[in-house]
Amino acid sequence: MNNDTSAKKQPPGMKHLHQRIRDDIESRIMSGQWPPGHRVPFEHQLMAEYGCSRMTVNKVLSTLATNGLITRRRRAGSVVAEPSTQRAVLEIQDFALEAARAGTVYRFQILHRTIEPIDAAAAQRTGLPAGTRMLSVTTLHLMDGVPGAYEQRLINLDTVPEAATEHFANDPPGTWLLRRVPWTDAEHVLRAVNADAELARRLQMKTGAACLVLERRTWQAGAFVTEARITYPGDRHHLIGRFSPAAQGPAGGSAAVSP
Amino acid sequence: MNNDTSAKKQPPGMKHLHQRIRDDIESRIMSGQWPPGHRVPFEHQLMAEYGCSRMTVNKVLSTLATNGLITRRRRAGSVVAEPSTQRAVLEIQDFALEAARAGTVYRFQILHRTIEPIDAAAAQRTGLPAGTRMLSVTTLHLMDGVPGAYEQRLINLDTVPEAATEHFANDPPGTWLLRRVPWTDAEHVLRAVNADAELARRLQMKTGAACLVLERRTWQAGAFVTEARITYPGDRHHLIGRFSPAAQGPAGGSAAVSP
DNA sequence: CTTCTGTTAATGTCTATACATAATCGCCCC
DNA sequence: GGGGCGATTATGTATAGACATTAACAGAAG
Repeated sequence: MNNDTSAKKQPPGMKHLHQRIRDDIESRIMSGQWPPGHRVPFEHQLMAEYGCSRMTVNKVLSTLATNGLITRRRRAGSVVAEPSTQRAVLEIQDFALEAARAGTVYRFQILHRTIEPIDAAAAQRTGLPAGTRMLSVTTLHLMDGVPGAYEQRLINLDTVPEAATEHFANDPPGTWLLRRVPWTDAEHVLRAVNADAELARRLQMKTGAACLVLERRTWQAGAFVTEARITYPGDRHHLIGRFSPAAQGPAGGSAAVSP
Repeated sequence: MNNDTSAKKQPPGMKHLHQRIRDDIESRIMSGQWPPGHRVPFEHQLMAEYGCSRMTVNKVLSTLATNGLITRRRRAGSVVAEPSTQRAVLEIQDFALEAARAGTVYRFQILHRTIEPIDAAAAQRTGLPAGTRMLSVTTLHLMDGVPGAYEQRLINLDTVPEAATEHFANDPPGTWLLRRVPWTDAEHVLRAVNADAELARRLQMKTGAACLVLERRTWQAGAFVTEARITYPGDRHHLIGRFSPAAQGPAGGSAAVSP
């Protein structure tokens, strides 16, 4: 235990206590000094070492555990986790925000807008019953007048009935939905495809050119909300993600869609 | 308020108290009942409502804040966060693990292995000084004998000197590195490219076919470790990610590379 | 009306303690 | 030796209180 119980009141030039403990443990793990499988000191050892209460070290170790750096088991204690998988966090931003950050002028065109029953293939992908009425919108996104993405979107009118009368004059469908409809689950699929004639014409590229396709389907408490298939020209856009296993943020990293 | 202050000792048929509070708040946010910008009750209101201590509600709200569902500010209280960006968490798995899960036989071939000074383009990408000695390895990954990925990797021998004598007889370079060298930062770039003649031959596809390219660069406390460029046939592989904003896991979701 | 300042309310961190839970360890008995 | 069983131990959850920090707010001074 600490030599003075009043030591808690003075953070002389440093951050917070739990942060200092966190940094110490993290640096030992990430430097390789504590390899995977290595025993992390018990909570009572750490509270003796840092002269603090168990709640403080418990919070630190719990955070490290939810971040995947250590594995905790009752009675057995904590060990440094195996780095089983690598994670990339892609943050798909709003087109307008992305353009503003890049210093370009954003514009969009609604190419197509219909309300019709879901087709068989989409019903299969989304799990919706045949005959469900969907709003189908095709949007072209332009950065400084140059096509940057081609978006084909289906919106479930059972979940979002107010979309039936929306014509997306001010905001593109993705932004409009994001601001209006919460979602609880999302599924993303990333693929590479060769542009067909229609895509090539819309995105001003040669037929057969490689395109990056991002499909996103979102649900809200089990109810399907929307499916978006966004096609980026392979030569003009790519997705960038950064990740740090020790980051304390919501997803452990940040990322952005970049030209 | 609770009808009985001694209720804390009896979780009759439910989970834990903090989890119940969490679920309540999360469902109100994600159902849209509390839209972005809506005020979340103050901590003392919640402790009155649930008949618990402030530490308990504080932990709940802090967790929701780090997960990005709410924004907290001193004196002003907490509000439901704006859903500014959508996140996709891609979990890039070990090839062998992925194959085992898919029920296929995994095999790999080292096509090329040299040690040479870094070239100008790679020096620019990685920020390494010209002349740094790098191990360059090209690997073909096969699932049931079919090429599934083509990997070009550079390993910094200053950071990983033991790689100089490694010939990857048992494990492919990615797996070998992951088990041996910790990393603290990673950067990912996803692109779509048309296969050139060499790639098409290796991956048994037509020249010009679209390929998904994942580039990953990793650092360890500022020191560059490795760069991997993994090319997947666009028609055979895609990346799948799932994400739930309320998930409590390390990155708020899970994902996998799938055929 | 503006700016400065002191109050105050809400969150952030930490302590000391208590009991619950789970799993390992060692012991006993067969 | 092996199998069951209780004791031990580390973590998981929760409490009640304390002080620090910050920023919104109101009132005073110019």
